[in-house]
Amino acid sequence: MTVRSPSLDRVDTAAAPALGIRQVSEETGLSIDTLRWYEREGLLPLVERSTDGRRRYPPGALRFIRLVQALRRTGMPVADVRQFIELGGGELAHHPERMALLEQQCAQIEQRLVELQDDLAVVRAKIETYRGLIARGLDCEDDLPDDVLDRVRADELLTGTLPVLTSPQR
Amino acid sequence: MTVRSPSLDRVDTAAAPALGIRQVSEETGLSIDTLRWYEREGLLPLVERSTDGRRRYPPGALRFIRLVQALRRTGMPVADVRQFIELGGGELAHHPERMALLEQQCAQIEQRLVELQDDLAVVRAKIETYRGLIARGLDCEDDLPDDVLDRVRADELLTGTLPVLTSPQR
DNA sequence: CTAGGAGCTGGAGTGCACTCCAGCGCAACC
DNA sequence: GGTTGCGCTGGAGTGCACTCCAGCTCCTAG
Repeated sequence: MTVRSPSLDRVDTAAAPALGIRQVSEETGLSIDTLRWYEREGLLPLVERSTDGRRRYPPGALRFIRLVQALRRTGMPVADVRQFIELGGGELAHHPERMALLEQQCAQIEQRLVELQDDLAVVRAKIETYRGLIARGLDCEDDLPDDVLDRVRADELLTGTLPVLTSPQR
Repeated sequence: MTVRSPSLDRVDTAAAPALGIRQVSEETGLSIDTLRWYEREGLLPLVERSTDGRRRYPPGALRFIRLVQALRRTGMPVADVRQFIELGGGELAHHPERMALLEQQCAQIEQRLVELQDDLAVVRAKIETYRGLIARGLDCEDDLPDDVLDRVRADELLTGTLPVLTSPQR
């Protein structure tokens, strides 16, 4: 749409679009209600108003929303996002503090990533178990003793052979 | 505590521990209340009772709880976990259906992993932005035009030099 | 035999993050 | 100049996943 000549070095801010709430909602996937609610909650400081009182979102606001979304999606509570934002409204003095908060969040995300991968492994293992049970026509393994269960998994995964298992009791 | 001789091949189920609710809570990190609530909600079908009515968790129940935890942590709602469990109570005929559900969940987890990594990148980028701003003593970039902002990031990351930027207006 | 502690039940309460709604204003179109 | 559409506000409502609680039972130790 708006093609900006690369020769422009001194940029006029007015050239930037400044979207309405509906567009922002579509762009970000946040509902209109959520956008309004975030603003009331102090999560979106850069939103402006047009003459008739409607919200306008300049590009900086949109960028900020993306950050807020990243923080929210990665598990930071709304209250903590607000706290991050309230740190001195963008003054240089608070940058290190803000950075520290973000780095803390990074650590949490990394932890979450590991956990997710572990959980994925658990679910995949269960799928393999079902595959093994189906292959040899067993019902459910949940009440089989550990060692038999282990063999169901190990055999299937390692050897590919299907030894006949006698289900112990029941 | 309970040492099991490795010579035992035919395992008697009685030899397995069967924990009390407190131990399970400590093992899994789920609160006692949550364990009881999950059971009421039908998420824990393998829990037994001792003569005096207290819950006993045989090893199979504990394994099952781990699966439920994996599903819950990866975003499956309680209602969906129940649905998964209610599929014919462990009969062979429903294994393919259960597998399909788990495979669907796997796909969701993978998607979530990608999203998390993206969000991590967003937060890391913001940290880099702060680093750049601090290095050249600027306040907040949120109302700078796009291209200046881009330069703040790109300069810092690619060249390591710090060109003097004139903050346009404000 | 009594006191303390753990566990049980059904039901009420909580916290979070939205989501919905009534009633209003502005602006454009017919 | 009405009506249609979009947006605004403050406040109430919702859904989910727990979490707490009162009042009970059972077992064990003293």
